[in-house]
Amino acid sequence: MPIDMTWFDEMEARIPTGEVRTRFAPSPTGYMHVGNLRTALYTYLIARSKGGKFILRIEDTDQSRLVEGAVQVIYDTMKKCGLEHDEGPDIGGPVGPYVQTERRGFYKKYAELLVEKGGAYYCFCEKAESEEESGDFSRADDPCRALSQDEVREKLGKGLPYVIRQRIPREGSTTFHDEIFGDITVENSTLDDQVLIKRDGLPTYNFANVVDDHMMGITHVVRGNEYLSSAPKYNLLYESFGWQIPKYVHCSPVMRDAHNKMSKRHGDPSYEDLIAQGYLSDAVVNYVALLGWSPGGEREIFSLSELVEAFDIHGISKSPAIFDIDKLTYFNSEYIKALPPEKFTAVAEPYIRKTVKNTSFDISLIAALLQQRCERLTDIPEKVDFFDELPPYDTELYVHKKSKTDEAVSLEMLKSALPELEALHSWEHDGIYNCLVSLAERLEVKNATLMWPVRIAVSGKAVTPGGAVEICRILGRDETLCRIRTGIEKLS
RNA sequence: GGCCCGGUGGUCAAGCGGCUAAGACACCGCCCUUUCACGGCGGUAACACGAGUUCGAUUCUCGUCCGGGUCACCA
Repeated sequence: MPIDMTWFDEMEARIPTGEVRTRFAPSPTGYMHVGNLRTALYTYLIARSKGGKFILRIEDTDQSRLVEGAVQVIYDTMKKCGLEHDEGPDIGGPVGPYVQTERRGFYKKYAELLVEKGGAYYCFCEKAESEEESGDFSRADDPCRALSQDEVREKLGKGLPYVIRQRIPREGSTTFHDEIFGDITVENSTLDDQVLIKRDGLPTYNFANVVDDHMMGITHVVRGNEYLSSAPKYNLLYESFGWQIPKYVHCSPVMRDAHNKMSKRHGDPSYEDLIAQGYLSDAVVNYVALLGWSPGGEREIFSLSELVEAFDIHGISKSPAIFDIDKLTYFNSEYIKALPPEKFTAVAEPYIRKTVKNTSFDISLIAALLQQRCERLTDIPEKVDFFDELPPYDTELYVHKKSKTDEAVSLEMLKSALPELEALHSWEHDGIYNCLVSLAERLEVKNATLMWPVRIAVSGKAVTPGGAVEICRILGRDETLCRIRTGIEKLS
C-alpha cells in the first residue's frame, strides 16, 4: 500500500529552518502552576537568548479536564509575565493550527507513514481491562508485531479495532543526549512498544508531541524531567521517521517540600494565587527563574530582559528545588522598594482604600510610609487601619522602656505637646518635627520620650508605618489635636 | 521490583583535582533610630556514607544508603 507523499511534503515544506524554535505547550486547566510558569519562562529564555521564536501550543486533548475560559487564563498570565509568544492560536503562524484538537487529523497519517517505514505496527490485541493486566502482559511477546502485511490488511478489512504501536528494537541500546543531564543510555529491552494511536483513533500524548514538535520545527524540547525516561522512545521515533532530533532540556520539578511537587491539590499557590496574595508579577518571575537555575554570579535581581541576557541552559540545576515563600517575599519587598513612588502609590491605593475610606488624607503620603516597609501588598490594609478612626487602645501602650516612658511621663509629654502643636501655624513635616524636637530639648528629655507618647496617642497602635511626625502630618491639625486630647483624658 | 536520575548549611545555590567551601533568604546579636521596618556591621550553620584513583578529593570511579521519576489505549 503505497502512501501518497504529497501532503507530507507540503507539511515538511512549511517548517521554518535555521532558527531556534521553542514551544510552551500547557493544557488549559484554568490556572498556572509555579512549575509550569518556570518551564514557560525557561522555554522563553532559550528562544529569546538565541534570537529564536517562542511558540504557544495548547494541548487540549484531555476533554475531561476542559475548563471554561482556561485558555484565556494562559494568554493573560503569559502576557502579565511578559512572556510574549511569536506564534500561537491567537496570532497564528506558519505551522498552525496551534491547538491540538484542531490537529487531530495529522497524527494518524504520520502513524501510518511510520508503519510503512517499519517503525510501528498495527496491534489487534484485546484492550487490557486494568492497569495491572496491561503491566503483566509482556509487549515483547505481542503476536501482532510479527503479522504479515496480508494478515494486517485482512484484519483491517474486517473492521477489527486496533491500536498502532511503536516497534522498539529487541536488541541493543539507545542513547540520547540531554542538555542538562548529559548522555543517557538505556537497554532497548527495557522499553515497551508504546501505543501511538489509540483505539479511538486519537494519538497518545507522547506521539502527538513528537509529531507536533517536528511539524512545528521545534529545536529545543523543554519539559519536566518526568519525561526523561520516555525520551529514548522519542528518540527512536525521530529516528524511524528520519527526522532531526531536537535538543532535550529536562527540568527538575519545583517542590513544596523534600518529597512532594508543588500542587494545587496540596493547596500550594499558583501564579494567580500569588498575585492575589500581594506579590508583584515581576518579583514572581525573577524568583521562579532562580529556582533551579543560577546565573553563576552573585547577582539575584534580574528583570525579564536581563534574564534573557544572562540566561544559559547550563546553569539549570539537575536536582529538584523547594519553593521558599520567604525568599519570594524578600524578592517582593525588594521589587516594591524599587518601584518609582508614583507607581507604588498606584498599585498600593486599592489596598490602602480597604481601610482608609476618608478621602481627605493624602494617599501618596500614606503610600510613601508604606513603600519601605511592606513585603506584600496585602500587608497594607492592616497597617493603615488607624487613619479613619482612632482605635480603642490600652494605656499600657504608653509604657516603653527604651523611650523611657510610662503612663505618668506620657501624660506630662502630651500635656506639654498639646499647646505647642496648637500654636503651630503651618502643618508641614519639618514644622511639626522642629516643634516637637525643640520641645523635647527644653524639657530635657530624649526625642523618643516625647515622640513615643505622641505616636501612641495619634495612632493607638504599638507599631505603625511612619513615626509620630509623619502620622500627625497626614492626620491634619484638627484630628491630631483631638487625638492627643483623648490621650490626655485616658491617662488622667 | 526493573530501568533511569539526583544528593554542598533549614531553603535557593557557587564550585567543575589544591579555596580559611562564595553569595542570597531565614535565624541570632550589635549599630542607626520619633515605633516597626529599611539600612550598616557581625554571627550560628553544609560537601550523605564507605572504598578506590591521585602527591592531593566536594570535584573522577565503584559500592551503600537516602530521595525522586518511570514502567497506561493519562497527559
